Amino acid sequence: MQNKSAISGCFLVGPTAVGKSAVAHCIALQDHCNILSADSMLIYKGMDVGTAKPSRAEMAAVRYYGIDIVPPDVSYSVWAFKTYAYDVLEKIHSRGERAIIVGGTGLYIKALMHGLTPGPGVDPGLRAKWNNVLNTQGIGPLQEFLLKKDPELYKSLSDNKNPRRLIRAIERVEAVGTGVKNGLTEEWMSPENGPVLVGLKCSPEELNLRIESRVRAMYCQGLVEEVRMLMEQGKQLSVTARQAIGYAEASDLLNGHCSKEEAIARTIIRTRQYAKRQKTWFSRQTNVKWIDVDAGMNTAEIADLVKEYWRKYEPVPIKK
RNA sequence: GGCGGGUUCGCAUAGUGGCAAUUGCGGCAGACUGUAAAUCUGCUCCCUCUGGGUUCCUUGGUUCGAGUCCAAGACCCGCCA
Repeated sequence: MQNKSAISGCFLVGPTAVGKSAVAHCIALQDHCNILSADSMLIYKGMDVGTAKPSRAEMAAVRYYGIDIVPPDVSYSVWAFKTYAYDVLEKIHSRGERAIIVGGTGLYIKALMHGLTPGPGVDPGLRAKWNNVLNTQGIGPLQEFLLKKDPELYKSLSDNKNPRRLIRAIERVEAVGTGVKNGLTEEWMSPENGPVLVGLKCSPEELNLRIESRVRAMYCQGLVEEVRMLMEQGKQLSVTARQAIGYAEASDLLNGHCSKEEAIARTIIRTRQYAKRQKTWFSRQTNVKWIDVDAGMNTAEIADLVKEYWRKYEPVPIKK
């Protein structure tokens, strides 16, 4: 039996398109590390170009985890990720090896750092029912229902105008009854006192340029063909997989609903907005030491800096 | 050259004579424990900001009052030449 508290990892975080993956790969090669991706879209098989998945050559050179773990018609969740990731890290640890955890999905990262409060899983019937209520009658009935059923929980919601959260809260109440708190419990650490993550960042102008050229590159690398293939497989993308930026836009293009330039423009905008949210999340929810990669540093130089920071701060403990 | 349509706060749109002016997008900031590349919130003309100042192509007019009505001009778009 492993000593669970001993499991830890080196984190590399940051907004999309700053170059996290390349740096992580570089370090993994140098130091023979495993890479665990903490990215909610890299988990889907067959969604490669649009998610900027590591290449086959890269995946042959370094042991990657968290990639291609479910087919794209299956829905996924933080809980599933946390469970999977903990197993992976335990395995790596038992081999006496190190893991680099790279990713932009803040919630996944946080789930590894803080654990997740156990709770009921997704109840598709319940979600369908309440989504239907939402679509026909608006958000009012959801708020009223929860307020009546569990006023404490309703008040504890940081955002009671968010249908997604309301439905999740209702789902919880229906499954385990009242009195269950939403959000973090005992083990919560404030971001300032929490463990240090290393992050890559750059100026908004530079990031916008990188995003734009990245999206254009995806179109050159065959994003549209990839989406066509996914469509031709007959199975629909799962609720979670179809949220991937770029895929809805490319399928609009395939269906003749927009031009290629429109699809590209829309994809760039959505990616930019996503990067902004990531920036907000990491700076507010976690304690990040940022490395500014603006000034034309190459991957190896950035890798050295990242490793220096990892040495300087303690590795981040992983919570079960 | 003739006839018609249009010009509104970055873009697109709404606007019965009482409007700092609708909505969408974008932008900025923020929230966040089972859909998170999602979802949601606030702000988005200017200022010395529980108030004040300038706005709706331009100029002039009607009116207590004009983005809204009238006249002329500028530019754009259709159709006929």
